[in-house]
Amino acid sequence: MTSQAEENYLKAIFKIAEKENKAVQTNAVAAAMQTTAASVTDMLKRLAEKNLIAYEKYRGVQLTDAGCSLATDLIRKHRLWEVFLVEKLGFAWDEVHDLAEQLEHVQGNELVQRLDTYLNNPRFDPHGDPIPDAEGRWEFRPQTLLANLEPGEQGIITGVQEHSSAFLQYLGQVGLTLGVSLQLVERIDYDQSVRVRLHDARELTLSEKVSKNLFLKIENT
Amino acid sequence: MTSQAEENYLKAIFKIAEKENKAVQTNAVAAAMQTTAASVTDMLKRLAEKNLIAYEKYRGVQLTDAGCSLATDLIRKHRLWEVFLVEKLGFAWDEVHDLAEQLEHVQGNELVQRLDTYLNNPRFDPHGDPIPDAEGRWEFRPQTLLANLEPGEQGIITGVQEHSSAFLQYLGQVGLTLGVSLQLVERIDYDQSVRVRLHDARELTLSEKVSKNLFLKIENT
DNA sequence: TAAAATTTTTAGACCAACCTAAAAACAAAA
DNA sequence: TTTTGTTTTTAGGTTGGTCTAAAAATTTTA
Repeated sequence: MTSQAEENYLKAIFKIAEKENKAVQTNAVAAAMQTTAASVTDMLKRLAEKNLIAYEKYRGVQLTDAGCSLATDLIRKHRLWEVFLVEKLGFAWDEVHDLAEQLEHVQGNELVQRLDTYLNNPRFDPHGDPIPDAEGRWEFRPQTLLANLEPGEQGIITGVQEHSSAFLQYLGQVGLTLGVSLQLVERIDYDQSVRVRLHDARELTLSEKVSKNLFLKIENT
Repeated sequence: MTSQAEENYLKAIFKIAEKENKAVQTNAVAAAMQTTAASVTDMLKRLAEKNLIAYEKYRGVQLTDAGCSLATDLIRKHRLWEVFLVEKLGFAWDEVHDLAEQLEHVQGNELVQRLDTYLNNPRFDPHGDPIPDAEGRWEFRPQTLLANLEPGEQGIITGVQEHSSAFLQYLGQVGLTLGVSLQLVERIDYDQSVRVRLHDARELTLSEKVSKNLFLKIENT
């Protein structure tokens, strides 16, 4: 059995490992968990004891197969609950993270399976992030940051890099949600901001920061 | 903030107080929580510290208004989740208790409110138990134990006294679920078992134990 | 390669939630 | 009213998860 605290650590380690391609450092985990390095070391010992991570003093940490599959399952649950909260209960995409963070710890395979079926086996969550299937397999999509589009290129929004409530709310306010199609009109040299044209011909100016946090699937025109 | 352990104690105290009409004893709580009297005393001190219970040494315990409303809210959440699990995810009524026990601890008023709306503000859970509204108000229904019916009297099943999985499964197997209408044919003097006739004219013999755990709303014929 | 800076671990403490064993309070019976 | 029995509390200990402060290992810089 794994506690909620243990589960949260596993998920944090998984997410860091996903980005940086090396053993995960104690401090990185501490930052992610908003706690101290000492607490992390403590927990790492417990997780190693349970064979959920491979841990060598001062050498960082890696998930074992068991730990990885546990983390994957947590992410699966988190994202399925997010779909539920948005699709069924009508929450906005910036309101569901904390609730899903709690719901993902509810134990019961049958529950996840039934929830998945109930939601029609969604493959992506409300932020465009992929939902692993029951066997832990991920579906990948080719997607590009808006920042990397060439003028004239067109795409539809498939996801966000940053998940902050502030960013998501901003996007919602200017009408940018998953599935919206847009074309890059031009990039301003001075500050790397971009002008984009929406489907309804409306034009928007987006900062470099925004353009570096918005994923699109490029469409051939 | 209240921990899950604290919440479980509050709920246990509430449920005992509901039955026995006096201050709740330490041992009763210990039995309900499947723990020792010493652990209960420990927890009672903490709950008293937080003004969730009125506690006097050796004199038993009572919920304060704050504690009572917290317990009521927990029961509300528990039962709403049970409705969700049965109505939306297709679980059987004997499978949902443990899952609801976990789900009830998820924090978030907005969530409960939306769940309630999504389920069409149900007033009873899958076992026929009432669901308090957002203000903690209970709806009561007149209902009688099958054991107290007179021969010839007829009623529809509105609830169960016992919630054990064994009992619920048995009822399901013989076709007795909420809303089923039945008539008491006769009561056997020897062992107080009862013969009942269902709507489809099928007859069933039920033990005294069953008849003392099944609630009906009496119908005028 | 030695000194400085950073990262990580240990040491020692705390709190919540549990436990067992023993003591204290209360209730019932002789 | 004293004894007996039950209930409850206290005392002291354990575990998980956290903390601060200090020590140790590693990495970077000079």
